[in-house]
Amino acid sequence: MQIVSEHSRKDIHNSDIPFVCAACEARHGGVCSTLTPSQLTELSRHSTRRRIDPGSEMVGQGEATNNYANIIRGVVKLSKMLSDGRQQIVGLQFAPDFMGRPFTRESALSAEAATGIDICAFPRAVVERLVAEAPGLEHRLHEQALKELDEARDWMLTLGRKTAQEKVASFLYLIATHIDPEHGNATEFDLPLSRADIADYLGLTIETVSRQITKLRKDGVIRVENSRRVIVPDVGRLMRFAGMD
Amino acid sequence: MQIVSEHSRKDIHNSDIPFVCAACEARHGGVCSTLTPSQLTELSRHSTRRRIDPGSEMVGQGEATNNYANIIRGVVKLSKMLSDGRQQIVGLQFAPDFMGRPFTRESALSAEAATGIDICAFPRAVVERLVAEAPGLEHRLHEQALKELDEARDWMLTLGRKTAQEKVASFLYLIATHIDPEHGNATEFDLPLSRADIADYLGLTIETVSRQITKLRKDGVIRVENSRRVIVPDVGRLMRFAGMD
DNA sequence: GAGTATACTTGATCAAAATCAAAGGCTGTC
DNA sequence: GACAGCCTTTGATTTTGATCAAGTATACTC
Repeated sequence: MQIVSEHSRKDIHNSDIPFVCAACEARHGGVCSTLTPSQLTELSRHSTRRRIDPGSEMVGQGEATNNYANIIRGVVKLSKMLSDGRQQIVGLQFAPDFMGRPFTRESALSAEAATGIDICAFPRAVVERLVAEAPGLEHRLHEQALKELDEARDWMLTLGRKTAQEKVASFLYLIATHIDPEHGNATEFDLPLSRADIADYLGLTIETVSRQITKLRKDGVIRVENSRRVIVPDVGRLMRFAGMD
Repeated sequence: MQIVSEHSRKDIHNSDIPFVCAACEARHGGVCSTLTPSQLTELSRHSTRRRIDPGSEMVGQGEATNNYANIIRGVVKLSKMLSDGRQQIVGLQFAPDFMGRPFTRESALSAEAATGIDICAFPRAVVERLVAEAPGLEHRLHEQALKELDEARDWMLTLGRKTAQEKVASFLYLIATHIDPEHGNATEFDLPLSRADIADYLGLTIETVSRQITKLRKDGVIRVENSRRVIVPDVGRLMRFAGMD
């Protein structure tokens, strides 16, 4: 079914596209969209598909980064830690985001699979060579960096100035608007993060997160099927609870 | 003295450089450093030097952005506001940083002069034309975006997980390491922000900021000459109070 | 199906920072 | 030099969210 929809696209001849890329969800939204078929072939020759289990660490804070990757499926959390163990999640990446910090050898943060994920990983050297010869690729990476910067700054407002209630509502709103890129805002979804992760993303404790979810449920802003599954009857109302209007 | 030091540089012939650029502090660290003399001439023909008073707004949240700028002198604060007036400063920009969010018409944040500042402003259209013809310029802007992203994520850890004490110490450390790009870490400096601004940067109230500064003074971590001037006898000790080790 | 982790929720108490309130200090003007 | 206006500090009290402590639910193992 993916293949069929590919064939309807006019911009690129499918016969030139590497087989693994043809069915790839990330090829249009992701960084690969700017590459010519021959560049795509070059990249795919060195790329490796990988499935990663929830909770497993992909890169550690301070480790060397030898790979870039496109997220094909799932959610990745980026986090930072203080020496005493306090942790803050500084970003979530959803498919089909690009992962990796260009132009630096060492990661300033740790990346961990929040859910089960599929990635398409590329060696650093190949990406850097393609960047040098394809200016469109650097532009695409630049756009991704700016998007992440905007998101980080939005979240700073949440972290610094919102109440616990508004923080939790903001998180639920973020998930509702990002979890399912196909359809617009999902009104029903599975949370990709545990309560502990949500707490680390919001600068709260698990107890406070739990209490605020309960409160939102009692106020009728959300329904909770089980601890992971959430239903939002009125997204506008959730937004107002998130302090966004 | 600036002119003399220019003459010692070998990479570019000064005779080709526009007069206003030759004495410009921002030309080496700033975005202009990647331009050829002729591109620099082109840019400088459309650039305007401006002096802006402390506290005056340069771009408002949601306003159209028609200019980019290099900060020649001073500190600019970038902030976001909730509809009820709560405010969060999401970034500080020091000379010779580049200002402006490429590839978007409307600003998602407001920029205000924290101190008196001098800028060199360029119309959006000129920068975009140069970006298209000089790939080095986009690379430079990309690097600046990545730097700001790293800084934003560092600050998210501060906002989400540090105590008031650590937040204030982190702020003082940030200023000590950024205010004077010439020398390394300044051990004595004027705060570029009022207590109200510091509070908005740290997600605290002015009273809490004031109390924590008093406490750091009583603990001998800093000396305070007047409300703006701060002396740091031991930067390492300040770092430890900031939770960085 | 009992037993055991693990994740989540709920309750009671505590502490850090916010809020409310007042008093200094510094700058500028007349 | 007195007064006004703003910024900053300090004090008293309250509130929010953290911490401490059970208890419940869910999934996984044997």
